[in-house]
Amino acid sequence: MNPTATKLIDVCEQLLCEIDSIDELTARRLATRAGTTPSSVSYHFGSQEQLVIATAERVYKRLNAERLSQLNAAAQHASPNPPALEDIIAALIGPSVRWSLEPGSRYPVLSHFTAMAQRGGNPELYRHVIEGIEHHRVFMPYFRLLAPWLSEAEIGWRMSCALGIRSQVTRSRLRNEVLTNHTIDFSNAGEVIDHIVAVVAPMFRKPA
Amino acid sequence: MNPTATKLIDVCEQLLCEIDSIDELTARRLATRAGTTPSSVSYHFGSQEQLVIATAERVYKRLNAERLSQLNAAAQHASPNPPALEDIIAALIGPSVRWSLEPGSRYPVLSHFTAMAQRGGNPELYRHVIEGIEHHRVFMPYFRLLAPWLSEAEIGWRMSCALGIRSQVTRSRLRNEVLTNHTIDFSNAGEVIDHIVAVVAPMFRKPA
DNA sequence: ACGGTTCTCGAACGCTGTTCGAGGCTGTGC
DNA sequence: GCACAGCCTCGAACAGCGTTCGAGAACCGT
Repeated sequence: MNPTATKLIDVCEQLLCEIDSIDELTARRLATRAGTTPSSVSYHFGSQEQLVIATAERVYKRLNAERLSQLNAAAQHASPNPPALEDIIAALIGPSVRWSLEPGSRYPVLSHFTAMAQRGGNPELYRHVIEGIEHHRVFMPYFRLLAPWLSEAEIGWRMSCALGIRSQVTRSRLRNEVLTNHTIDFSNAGEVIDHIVAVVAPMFRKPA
Repeated sequence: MNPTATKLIDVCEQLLCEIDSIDELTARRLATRAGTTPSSVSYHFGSQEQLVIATAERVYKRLNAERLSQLNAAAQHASPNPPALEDIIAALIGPSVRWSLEPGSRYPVLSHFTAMAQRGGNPELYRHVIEGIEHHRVFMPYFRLLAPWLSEAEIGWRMSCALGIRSQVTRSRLRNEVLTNHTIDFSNAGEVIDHIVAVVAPMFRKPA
């Protein structure tokens, strides 16, 4: 990969973590900090938007690696028994929650990215990222093992719901605090994860 | 209210429903269609962003009115018994889901609005809308009645989760379809609502 | 050493939201 | 009846944006 292109991704990642609004990310700022010119953004990535996508993709890979590692750790720890349902859920949603709260993490990249994807524009650009990176099929067999009474689609739907709750936490902290009367400390990742697990686990339990 | 300002809100609502990306909403387009000039947007609302907020607020009021009416209908229907848990959940999340799928509805306004709020910028602008309009305290007593073993905060947290799942459906339809192997028809509001109710209800059930 | 590819740069384009001052209305007090 | 505020509208102007384009530099295989 061209060194300028790499440098642009580096700077983009770094800049996305510093800014509050995606509007503060401008081609000229990116270029200046990367020691090049705005036109090189369009040249190497086609558009500024695609540069952000490339940047997010790199971060997603790291996040998914952590998810996977937690899942494997849970599996190995319980072996030869199947891992606990709670641990699988925590592996699925935990890293996002933790990253979103850790000050030094690269999570802001993803939060700006999803905000951008939400803006509309051309969904095709994001399609492969969402389908490729956000698909969490690795988790499926574990859930199937623990909830054999649920079909694959039903499990996928519940995973989707779990991720929706996760997004709600990382996105709308203010509303969460209001609705819970400030009794949950949303800056405490462990506490938040526990609360999510507490509501997601019942979705997988056998109905009476 | 100034007729020009009203007209701008009308046009803004209408335009937000037609466009795919929020970027297509420009002060000049708004002004032209409203028969005025871009500067009047800043004059009457302070900024284009605040015009969108005012517009969203108006739509939110209608949405919440529908929620309330469904809640009351459920309560009246079951009277003197307490309404069914499923009906309360459906009243909470149903109108959003239904609006998001109905072609003629004003839901795109809200989806663009939340996308904008997500962008960062100045959260203070959105605070009062989110706290004021999105708080759903009306639902609280009903849930308390049906799940007295849960504290008020625990119920608020579960409502928050339900709304998160709702957002997931209205926002990331693509990912939902992939994760559920296209077995759920996400264009069928009734079906989607049923699926949401199926996962949310267990959150309120008494633990074994 | 040459020819072609890859890359970099700066100027330019058309667009954006917002600001500002000049002017037009309207209503009130004298 | 007139003058003065107040509110409103408009057009020009401004700084900034992402992207395009052509000229040239740098590199590399032949």
